[in-house]
Amino acid sequence: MSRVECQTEDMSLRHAVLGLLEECPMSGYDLLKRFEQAMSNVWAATQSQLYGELGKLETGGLIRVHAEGPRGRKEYEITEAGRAELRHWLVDVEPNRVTRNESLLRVYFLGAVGPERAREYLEYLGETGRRRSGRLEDLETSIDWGDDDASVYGRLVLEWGKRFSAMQREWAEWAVKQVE
Amino acid sequence: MSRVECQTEDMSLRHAVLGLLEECPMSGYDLLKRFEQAMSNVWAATQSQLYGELGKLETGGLIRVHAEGPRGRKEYEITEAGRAELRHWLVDVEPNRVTRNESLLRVYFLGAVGPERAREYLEYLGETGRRRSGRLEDLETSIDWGDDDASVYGRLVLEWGKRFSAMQREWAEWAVKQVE
DNA sequence: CCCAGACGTTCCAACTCTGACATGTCGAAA
DNA sequence: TTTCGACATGTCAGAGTTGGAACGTCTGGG
Repeated sequence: MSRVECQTEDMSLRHAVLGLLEECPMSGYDLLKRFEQAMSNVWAATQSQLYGELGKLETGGLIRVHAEGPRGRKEYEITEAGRAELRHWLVDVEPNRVTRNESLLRVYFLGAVGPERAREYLEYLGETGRRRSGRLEDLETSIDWGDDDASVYGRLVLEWGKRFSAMQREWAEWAVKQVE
Repeated sequence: MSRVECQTEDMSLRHAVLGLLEECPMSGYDLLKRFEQAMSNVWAATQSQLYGELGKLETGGLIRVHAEGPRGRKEYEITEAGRAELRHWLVDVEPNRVTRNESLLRVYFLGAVGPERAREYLEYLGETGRRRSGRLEDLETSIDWGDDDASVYGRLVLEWGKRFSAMQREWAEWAVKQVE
């Protein structure tokens, strides 16, 4: 069996882990930091979810323990089966994730709280966009970019985030004017 | 007890339902159609989730059956407690929903499949943006907009979607060039 | 020497969400 | 009159997700 059976065809977290391990071997702790930093703008994962997934992936033979370190540290590496599963997901499984945007959901119902509150909220969204822009710029300078694939595609993702933030800020400014 | 206890402070679906019922009384079936149409760009919900939530909301006293129709149809209306909960959520609870973007997650790992596949995928994302733009424009013309709150804020949400789609399309075109 | 803080893993209960299956009614057209 | 499609709701197992508690180890500064 070259890959773990998956009923839902979803499980993006699993593939996020495989993708990161494809880059280089890491422990759960290292992965967690990656999810909190660069990945936080794209896919969130908690510690309990992560360690659980690592266990399942190891059982399924998609990753294996590559080295052990102090404090029970276990460094995982991706296996050939894991690489196959990652490529399968990237190529054959079409993106499916349903849209869910709580911030925007609230905008729908702003009528329930009156124009002043609505305006406040829209300004808050604009501010959120600005702050996000700032964080992404900090992130950009803090990473030392190379010519490897991870850098090339990482830059694409970062650029997406910057454009998204800018869009949100501009939209919020426009929206405030509409409400007035 | 003026509102249902909520441990997670999340439960956006609950508030989406309250928000729609604040506009006007509806049955589960009606709500489902709303979620499939206009709301689909903002918050997804399945039928089972929806009927389950309606049951919980009724038990909690946030909504009540307003009228019954043929085929067991139950039209719900929001109660005063429900309105209070909706306003509480809009004003006091800060948006918390974690970011999760499967499409973008894939971009991170495109190095694993080679530049041709990567290019294909980025072009697919651009196409997705274009299609989404088209659907939103269809939606815009199919709705008869008024001067009520629902129309005003609905337009804001629609505009967000249009800007988002345009951004995604432009980014994808740029990204394809970067990969080459 | 001690201890705070970073490192590092494991487990759990409760909740959300998905994708079915199940059940039945009404209206209109063939 | 039958039958089909829209209307309408209810329930369930299984997977994903959250937030926290619990536990132990190493390192450096006071």
